[in-house]
Amino acid sequence: MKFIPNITFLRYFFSAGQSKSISRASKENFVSQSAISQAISKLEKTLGKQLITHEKNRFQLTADGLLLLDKCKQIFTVFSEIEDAFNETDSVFKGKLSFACTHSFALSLLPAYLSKLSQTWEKIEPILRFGHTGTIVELVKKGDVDFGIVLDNEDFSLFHSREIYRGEYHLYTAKKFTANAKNKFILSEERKEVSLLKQHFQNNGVEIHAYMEVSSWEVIASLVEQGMGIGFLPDYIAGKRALIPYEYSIPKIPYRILAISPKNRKLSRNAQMFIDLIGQI
DNA sequence: GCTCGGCCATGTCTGAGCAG
DNA sequence: CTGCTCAGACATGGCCGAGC
Repeated sequence: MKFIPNITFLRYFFSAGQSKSISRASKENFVSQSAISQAISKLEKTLGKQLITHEKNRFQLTADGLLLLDKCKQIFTVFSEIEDAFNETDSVFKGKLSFACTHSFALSLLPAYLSKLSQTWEKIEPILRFGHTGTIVELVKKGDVDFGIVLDNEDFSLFHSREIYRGEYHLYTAKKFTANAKNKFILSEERKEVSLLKQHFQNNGVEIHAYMEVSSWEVIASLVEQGMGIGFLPDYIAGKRALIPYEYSIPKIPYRILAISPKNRKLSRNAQMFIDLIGQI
């Protein structure tokens, strides 16, 4: 074989390419920026290809750099599979576990799951990414995370999915309901569950309008706690907050929280373990 | 309100030198 | 010899005050 790669250099390049910064790569790998820069230069020399544009104060991959980044992703996936295989024979779980979820999930349900994880397998190193559903889907597609945690309000048939939690949407008010909150509905953007709610009111001859449209359930819950209105939320958000169900009964509007991963990629052993663990709680 | 220039923080590259 | 740190140079962008 003509090209014998230095695996440390590839690791540095991969790290810089993923984080789009030599500085961040240096912090991730506990070496200086210079070491990362030199490693990339040596890779370029070995390959005879320019991998980054070498502009001052700007990290940018060339077409060859992007190609190598993709190949590195495959290489390091194989490495983690090898690590998985050895850990499996040792009957232990350790190393990285990366996943993406929404802020609302991270603030509501995730702490209990992570607590259980750290108690059970203390050598697991979770890497968390946050964002809206679209961001999570992109991270999962690109292989930047092992799996994503999403609400089932979109079509995820292109992914392998597993239900990890289920609940219902409800209307909530503050424990101390104020007259100020009456008929002031605080809703998220027009999605399936919001349409169903509006449809129900319409069927009963009541037309409701969002007093306020807020694209974050956490923010809706906080506003409702302040007595600013009636919020429509999944029950896991209301959980530990000073909220009570609104007196007006609505039909069941269920939801499911799913762990999604690409169909063409085997879920890492750590990810499989964590999803199983969530299912047990 | 807008522009300009100075200052500072941040990020990258290069070369010298050191340790294993 | 290889891979690292350190120091210095340089580019860029944000902030802020002065001047118009």
